Amino acid sequence: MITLAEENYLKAILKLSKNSKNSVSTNAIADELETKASSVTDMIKKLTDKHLVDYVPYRGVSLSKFGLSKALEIVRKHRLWEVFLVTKLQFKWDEVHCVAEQLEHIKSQKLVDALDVYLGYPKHDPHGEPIPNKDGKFPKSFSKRLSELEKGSIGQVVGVSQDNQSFLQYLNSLNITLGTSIKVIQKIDFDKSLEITINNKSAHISNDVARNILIKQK
Amino acid sequence: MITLAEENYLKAILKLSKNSKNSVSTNAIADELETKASSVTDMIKKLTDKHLVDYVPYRGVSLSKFGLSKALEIVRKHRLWEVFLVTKLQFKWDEVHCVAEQLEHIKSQKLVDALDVYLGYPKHDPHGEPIPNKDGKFPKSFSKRLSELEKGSIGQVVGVSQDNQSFLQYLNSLNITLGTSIKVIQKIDFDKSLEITINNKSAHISNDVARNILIKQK
DNA sequence: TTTTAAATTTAGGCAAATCTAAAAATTAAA
DNA sequence: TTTAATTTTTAGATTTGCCTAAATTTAAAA
Repeated sequence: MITLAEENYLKAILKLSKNSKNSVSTNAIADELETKASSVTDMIKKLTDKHLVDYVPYRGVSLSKFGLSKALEIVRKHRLWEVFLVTKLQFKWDEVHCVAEQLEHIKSQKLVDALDVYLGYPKHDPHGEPIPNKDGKFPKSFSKRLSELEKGSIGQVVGVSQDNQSFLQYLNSLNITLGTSIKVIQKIDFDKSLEITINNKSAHISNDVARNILIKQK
Repeated sequence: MITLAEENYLKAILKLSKNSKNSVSTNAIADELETKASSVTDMIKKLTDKHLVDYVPYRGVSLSKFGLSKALEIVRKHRLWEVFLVTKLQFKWDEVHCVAEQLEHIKSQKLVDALDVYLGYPKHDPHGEPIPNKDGKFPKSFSKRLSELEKGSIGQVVGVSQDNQSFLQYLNSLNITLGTSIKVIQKIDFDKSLEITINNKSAHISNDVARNILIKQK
């Protein structure tokens, strides 16, 4: 049995290994989970004993094949529940995270499967993040980041690659939501910020923001 | 914050105080939760510190007003989730308990409210048990127990007052489910067992079983 | 009413998950 | 390449929730 705390560590390691590709440092995990490095070392040992991670002291950890599949199961559950909350219970996309954070730990294969069927096998969560299937495979994605669009081109928002509260609230304030059409008017060279129009209203957003908006072009 | 373990104790105390009305003994709680009396004593002290129960050493505990309202919230969540699982995810009524047992601990008022709306404010769970409303009030019930029916009378099954796996499976094997019409043919005096007919097929059930089947008469 | 049995509580411990402070290992800088 | 700074690990505590075994209290029986 994998405990709740262990599941959260697996998720954190998965998230961090996407950015850095290779193995993940103790401090990075401590930051991610807002805990102390010593606590992380303790837990890594437990995860190692359970063959969920590969660990070389002082060198960092990475998910084992088994650990990866467990982590992907949690991500799958998290994102399916987010879809449920938004499409069935009318939650706003920036309200779902903390509830899904709890629901993702419910243990019942039958429940996940039934939820998937009920929701119509969704491929993406309300933030546009892909939902891994039963086997941990991700759907192919055709989106690019808003920051990668050429000057003058137009696309629809299909997601975000960051889902913290304040970011999503900022997007709401700009009237950017799923499906919103955005045109790139100008790309500012020195800070990589963007002049854009959203429903014919112009706005200026930082690269930091543009980088986290996923766009699909016609 | 009420912990998961504490919530389970509150539930157990609520359940037991329904049978015995008055305060609940340490041993009864230990049996219900399959733990040891000493563990129960420990936990009761914590619940007392949090003003969730009233406790007189050696004399038993009862829920405080606050504890009762918390316990009813959990029951409400449990039963709403059961309705969700059966009506939306096509679970069988004898498969829902252990998943609902997990879901009932999800903390989000918004979630419970939205679920209630989504399910159409159900008054009873799939076992016929009443669902308390937001304020902890139960809907009025017009059902009686099968064991209370007169010889010769007929009624429809509207619920059960016990929901353990083996009981529900036994009912399934008798073809007794919600809505099933049952006629009392004979009441055996010495053991209070019943001769009944279910869809014109006769069966013999113990008082123990009959007592837990809820019936509504035309 | 005294003795015995049953129920309950206390005492002392354990595992999980966390913490602080100190020690050890690694990396970066002089 | 030695020293300094940073990262990581170890050692020792703490809290929660549970345990066993022993002591205490209450209830039942003789």
